Amino acid sequence: MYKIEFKDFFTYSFSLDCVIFGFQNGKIHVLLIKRAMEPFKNKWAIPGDLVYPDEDLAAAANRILVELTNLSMVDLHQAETFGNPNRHPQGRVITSAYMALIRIADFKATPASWAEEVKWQAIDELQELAFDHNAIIQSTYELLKKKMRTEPICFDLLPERFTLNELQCLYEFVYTTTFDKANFRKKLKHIPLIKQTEKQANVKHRPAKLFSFDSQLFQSLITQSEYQFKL
Amino acid sequence: MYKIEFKDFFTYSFSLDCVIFGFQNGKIHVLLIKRAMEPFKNKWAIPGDLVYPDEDLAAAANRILVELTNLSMVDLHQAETFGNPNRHPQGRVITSAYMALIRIADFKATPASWAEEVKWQAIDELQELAFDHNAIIQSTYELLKKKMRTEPICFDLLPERFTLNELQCLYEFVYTTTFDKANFRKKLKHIPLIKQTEKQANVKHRPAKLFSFDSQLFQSLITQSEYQFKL
DNA sequence: GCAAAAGTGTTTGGATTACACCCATGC
DNA sequence: GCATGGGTGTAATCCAAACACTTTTGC
Repeated sequence: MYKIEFKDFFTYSFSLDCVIFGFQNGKIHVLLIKRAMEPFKNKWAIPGDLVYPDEDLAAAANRILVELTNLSMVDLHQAETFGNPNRHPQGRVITSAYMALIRIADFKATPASWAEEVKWQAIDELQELAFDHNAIIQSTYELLKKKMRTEPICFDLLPERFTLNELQCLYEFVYTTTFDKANFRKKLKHIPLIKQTEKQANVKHRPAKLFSFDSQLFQSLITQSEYQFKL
Repeated sequence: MYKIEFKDFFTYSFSLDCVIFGFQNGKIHVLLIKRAMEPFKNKWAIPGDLVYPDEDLAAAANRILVELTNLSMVDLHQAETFGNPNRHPQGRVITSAYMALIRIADFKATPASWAEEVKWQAIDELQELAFDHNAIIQSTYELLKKKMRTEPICFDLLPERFTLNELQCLYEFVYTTTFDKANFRKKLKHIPLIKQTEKQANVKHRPAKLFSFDSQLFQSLITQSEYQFKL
């Protein structure tokens, strides 16, 4: 019935690749590691590795990220799966991308295992990476852009307390456009933000008020009404 | 470095499962097959099978669908990937869902290979299926619902020529709500539709005008302006 | 004429846009 | 005072919801 024997279907491998986004200096960045191992030794890549045969995908994504970069407690979500038969030089390896958005300043990524170095690279300044990792990042970034319109994931990228201008700059970078300040703030009227008492410090202009996202209120809004986040 | 030998990572298998949606009798339906093969022999399932080790994913999804149901030339798109270690009783099989939307009347699904029967089942009347196929359908249906808001995929489900009421009924079923007829049609003002000269026939009330989707105009709209489909 | 569904117009209130203006801080 | 960004108000316009109304067909 099959063109090959049933047992010969069990000759794949399966990996996960973690696309970790952060926001700094006005740009979305991606976490990269330098491979200390063949194939693509000394090339930059996104952190990823093979999944153990008895391991669940979500758990494996977390393990792999910890092992290579010491980033733990990161909220990973599945993105696209890549299965070109030639994408891995050592055999048939299908890979699923997992994505996370983190506050760069709140985490300390350090190289471990076969990761020799770790760095944050601006999404618009990526060099050529190992495997098909450029395509993986591209596809996952498209997903990020889509999600940012309808889900409050922007707050995972900004510091816990942020200014409204920082929020606007993030959206302007992602959508490569500019917004009218007054109108952008009117849209924020519908979004549950907590105004902090403190203000920005050490700026040579009027200090901005700081805000934080009210995720509790957000949760009750979406469960109790047909509230829809939109920006 | 690894807890197992490198070669022991090549003990997985990988499958694809096709979630084919259609629309009839006012309801979204899913194409199911009856398995003539262990495991889950005689159980209903979505069409799916193992991917050959040298086969590309998109091509494999099409091949599998043809082999089991004789449906060819179907436009399949990747959805979620499922990798619970215990989801398949015969080994570690990771699977990616592929989804398609078709006009039921334009295709003739017939069982082949180890598919014993084929049927269209209403999405809200699904029985218990083989493997984790209920979860796969659920997740893929959520994706369909999301996509229908911003992409003109509804026209893949409706007949080539449809009435505006049929379109409205489709959206009302998917969003489990009702719309005001006049207001729904105002929203359609922005969507490139071609008014046909013929009308509905054999109805015992005023016959409705028939429309078709102008995909050419749609293509030029999205490339030339920043047009966004929305319904 | 009547039932049934097709098809359209009007009003109203809320959101979006463009744009102008004032405010607080460092130097 | 002035440069720099923070922060807000207004008017015009567009859009969406609610609702009422007219039209065309079969019987």
